[in-house]
Amino acid sequence: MKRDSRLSGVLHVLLHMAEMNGPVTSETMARAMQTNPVVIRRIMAGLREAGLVRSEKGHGGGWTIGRPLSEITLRDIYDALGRPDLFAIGNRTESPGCLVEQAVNAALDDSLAEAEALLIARFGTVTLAALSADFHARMVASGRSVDLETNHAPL
Amino acid sequence: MKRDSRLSGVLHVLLHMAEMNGPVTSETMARAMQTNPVVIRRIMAGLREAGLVRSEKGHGGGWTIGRPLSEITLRDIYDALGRPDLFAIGNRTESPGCLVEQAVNAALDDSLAEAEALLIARFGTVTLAALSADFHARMVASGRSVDLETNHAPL
DNA sequence: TTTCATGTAATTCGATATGTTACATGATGG
DNA sequence: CCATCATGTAACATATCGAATTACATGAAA
Repeated sequence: MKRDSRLSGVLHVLLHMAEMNGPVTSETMARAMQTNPVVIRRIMAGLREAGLVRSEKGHGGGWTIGRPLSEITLRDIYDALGRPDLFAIGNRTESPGCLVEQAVNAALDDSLAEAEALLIARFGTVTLAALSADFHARMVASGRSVDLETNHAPL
Repeated sequence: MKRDSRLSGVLHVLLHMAEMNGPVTSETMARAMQTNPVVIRRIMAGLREAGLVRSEKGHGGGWTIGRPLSEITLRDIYDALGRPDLFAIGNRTESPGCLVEQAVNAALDDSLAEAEALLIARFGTVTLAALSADFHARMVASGRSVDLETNHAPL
């Protein structure tokens, strides 16, 4: 199964946006993430609808963060992405007639639901501000400067 | 992302085996599961190596469970399957040079590791005997009889 | 020695996350 | 105005991976 990396990707984008002054274009972000601008717009679309970011067209346009980093949690972002499936394992048949399979599904669903609740609750406790702080701590530790060029392809 | 249903599948197979007297062939199980015998053998291979089941070739051959149901947990089976990935979400890049992405990965990995530990611990508490008991309870509740034909395609 | 069953490699199929192309919409600046 | 820049999106291409299938080898029992 191929893993969904949109959450990871969007976090990366948002933290970079937080380091910039003005709006950042999809084009710029795509180059930094080594992907396609359309991919960026696609993963940002949900966030825009959720009010987490804003986008402007035309000259000087691009994306900006819509709220303080301390008021955006991983859970907000996960929700904005449409709550993608968390698990790579699942039931063979979702509504089986077989009672054996029903028992199996019930046991598995129980365990997965518990793990999912834990994970989502944990997402709710992690803010972008915390991630940003961790990033800055890593930067100090590494002695690097705050610019995209250092870590990504030149813009 | 397509979900890995081997755990679900193998549990289904094992509980059906538990209802049978003698060995069950891959052919029979495949028909009951509406899949291919090779798929059955493939998912059973790891369990055989782990000693959870035995297989016999030739006339009267097939698969049998190697230990009391009360001594096999979901965790044993999960391990025997080779501990497949549990999560459908993951990092965009596994060893990023970008410090932002490192911070993102660290946060995500932390949360996922915690959820994984919970899930695996929980798997360790669920035995096949418990699943079998649940199945029998469901059967009593539904008034059905114990045979594959009732719930699956006729053998 | 025929038949039945597992063991396994190799290949195909199908689903889906991601990447790409193409074009429409709207904002800004001359 | 209108040329340019940027987002918005649909449509299509590609890559990956779980599952299914095919083919054939091995070994046990009648």
